[in-house]
Amino acid sequence: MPAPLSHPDVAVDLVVLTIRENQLCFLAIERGIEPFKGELALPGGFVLPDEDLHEAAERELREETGISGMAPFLEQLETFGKPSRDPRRRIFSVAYLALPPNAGSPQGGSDAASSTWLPVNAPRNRLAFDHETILEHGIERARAKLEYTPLARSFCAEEFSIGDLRRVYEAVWGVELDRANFHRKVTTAEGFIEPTGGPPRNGKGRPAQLYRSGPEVRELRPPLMRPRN
Amino acid sequence: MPAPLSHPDVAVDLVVLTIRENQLCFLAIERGIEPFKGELALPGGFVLPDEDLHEAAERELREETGISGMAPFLEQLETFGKPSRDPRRRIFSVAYLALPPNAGSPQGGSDAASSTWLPVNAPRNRLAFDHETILEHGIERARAKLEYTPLARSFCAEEFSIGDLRRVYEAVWGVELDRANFHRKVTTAEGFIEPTGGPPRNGKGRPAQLYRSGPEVRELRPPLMRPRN
DNA sequence: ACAAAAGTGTTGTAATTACACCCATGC
DNA sequence: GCATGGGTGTAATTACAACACTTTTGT
Repeated sequence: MPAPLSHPDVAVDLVVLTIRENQLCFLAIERGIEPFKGELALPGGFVLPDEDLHEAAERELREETGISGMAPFLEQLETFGKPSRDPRRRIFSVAYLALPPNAGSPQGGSDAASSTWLPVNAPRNRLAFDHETILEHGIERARAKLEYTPLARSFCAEEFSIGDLRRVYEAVWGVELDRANFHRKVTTAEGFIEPTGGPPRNGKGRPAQLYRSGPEVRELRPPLMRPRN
Repeated sequence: MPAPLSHPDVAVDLVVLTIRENQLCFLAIERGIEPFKGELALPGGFVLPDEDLHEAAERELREETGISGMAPFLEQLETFGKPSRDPRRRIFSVAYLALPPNAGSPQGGSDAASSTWLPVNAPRNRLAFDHETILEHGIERARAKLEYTPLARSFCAEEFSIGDLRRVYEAVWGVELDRANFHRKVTTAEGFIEPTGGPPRNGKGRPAQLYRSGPEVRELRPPLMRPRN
């Protein structure tokens, strides 16, 4: 095992997703410093000497979004290490996917000139570095995990209607789903959601029964597959 | 973005899987140097200054197994970065899953006192560092990918019978599958396998028709789910 | 002939779809 | 009343598991 010839840095970059106005959105920052000053990028930063990767991702998420209390969904995506990916020097980036609960307006972080939610489908300039690739990976991971895990709950508030949950699936997958069949599937999947027992929520149309997350389950069984054709 | 206070190293570690005598096996090395000298570990090594992560994984695989010609299946698993995971200093490990084609006897590498294939289910001492965790992740990834990707082909030789393919599934999942239904499923899944057209292969029992990998497909449709209960 | 493995047919059940229909509210 | 979204019923289709059965070889 030859010793390495130089010492790189390791950063975490975050794909933070949420639903706003029935659209899947990601958190982008406008870079306040060179390189790529003024361009759009994903939030992120260096891993500190005594931090685990997951801790670093949590800290960056807190700094960029102001989220503090509840534990958000946070999962490692993939690590990027092309020598030329950062023009300054060799920096490895460990990408994370984050789904903040009840995501509100993000806060400006220390290095972020500003941060905003952008719909993933809206036209825009390419992101800095290789962040366009990282974002695509994050979106695809979220889409895939909706199928066979209870991930969709993480996009919702603590209490939600089945309609809310359906609109999450529709926004993330970009499809329309049959209301009736969706209702049966999610109420049948064991441990996915459970009724609050509280009063229904009024709005347009018939009031909706409210649900919360069911007991801890990794796998959604049976899975909820997205339409393939 | 504060600058990091110290510079870590980045290594790749490999979960190399193959089937030997109908058993799922992984490649282990006996460490020739401290720390953990004499103990079992996964093959791996540092990423060199001008290497991409994938290139480093390919190089380590070549050095440890002697594989050179064909491109093996090689996919990034996950990155581990707990500050205490290496007693020497801070080392990030990017884990890869590798499935060498026609895996033969591995070659001893430069730092490896010896390397051997060990059945994943046989009792043995714990692996050094956090490699036990990495191995578990690799095995679980392989098991999951058999379901919805054509990964199983990567465990087979260039030409294989449907029985060969079934024994791959059985070894990796640790279950018995119905021969009849398996045959139908894999021949129905579009693009998975195609007949060679050549003569059947003799052995015990009725000669088996031979197949090779079908056209490039990412997804197996319909998927081949493992039994859940 | 027999064992062994490949491969096909059949049948009952479960899952999925598509869509009709009723329910409870706001306006 | 009407629009809107929530929720249930149902029939046709499709997928799936279980297992009986036939085929083709080696011994």
